Amino acid sequence: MTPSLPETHLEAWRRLYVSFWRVCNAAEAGLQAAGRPPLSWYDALYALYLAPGRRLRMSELARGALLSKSGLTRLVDRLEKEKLITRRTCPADGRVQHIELTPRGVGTLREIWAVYRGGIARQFAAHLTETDARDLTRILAKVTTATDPANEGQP
Amino acid sequence: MTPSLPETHLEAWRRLYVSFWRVCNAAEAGLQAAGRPPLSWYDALYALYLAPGRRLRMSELARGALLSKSGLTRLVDRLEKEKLITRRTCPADGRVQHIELTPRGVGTLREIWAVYRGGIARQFAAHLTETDARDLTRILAKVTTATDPANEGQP
DNA sequence: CGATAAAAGTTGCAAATGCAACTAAAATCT
DNA sequence: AGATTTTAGTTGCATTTGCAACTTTTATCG
Repeated sequence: MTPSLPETHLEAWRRLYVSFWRVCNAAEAGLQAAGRPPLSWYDALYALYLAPGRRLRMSELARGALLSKSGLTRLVDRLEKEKLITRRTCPADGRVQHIELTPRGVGTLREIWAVYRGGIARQFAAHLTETDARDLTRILAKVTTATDPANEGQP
Repeated sequence: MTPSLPETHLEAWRRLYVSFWRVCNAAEAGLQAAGRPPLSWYDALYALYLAPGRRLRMSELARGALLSKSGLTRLVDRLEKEKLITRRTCPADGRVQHIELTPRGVGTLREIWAVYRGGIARQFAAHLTETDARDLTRILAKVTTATDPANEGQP
């Protein structure tokens, strides 16, 4: 079947699409200008930062990530080379890798955030009221919840 | 100065960020599974489709694009190789290239859209009411308008 | 228990992307 | 008109990314 897609919804998607790219491009440009790593590093480091023990397995990291499995392996390679994370084989299951954020990684996370934050503030937040922001969150939460891979199959 | 970024606004950005990736990943996967070209082709072809005479210069195409100058050159190379567009030097200004959508390009655009549309409908639109969609559009229009490169300098 | 299947990551290879340097054409400035 | 600057795109090179095939370790089945 062809799912229905009313014009109102399509227009909303277009706006979201463009908003996303404008903010991200500005943020990436800012990071580059400041000599900081790209957003992909932020996403991974931040996911680790939020995790209990600041540690996740590759597969858990991949959940929230925007990369393929192999892409994540390579990203973690780079983070490890910079000593922002450590990578240890799980003693209980030899297939699993434990990725843990280092103090240095936390520092880099903060450095990236200092720049990224500015991009979000200027390109995005500056144009929205408190009510706008709350409405956006409420509406988009429906999308993120419904499409959360954690809720497989039965919603 | 450090621009302010209230938690409400930050949360809205996070939701937008995740929503975007969920829908795009699903759409790209769908396109790949259907043996169709990626979204980047759609964006370029659609921009041409909307243009008067279905024709734009590289620089105009780059405006709405999510690519660097060089990235766009390469994308257009591929589209040209597939005969989805034609590329002609402007007779009036030898620096300028006119990129024009071919009928074949329109066909491919429709093929991509048939799949992309399904992704948007299922991953995004299905979870939103009419009111949600209208609110999203209204709110995000503030962002897209304010950050439109066409409105340089003075907003 | 031994064979088979499944899961977790990694690697080879090809495609895509960005930055910086470059070419070519037009506009500007004496 | 000739030299300089600006504009529009393209190309070289290095980085990033994804898919598919592979390795290793654990789980499952007869």
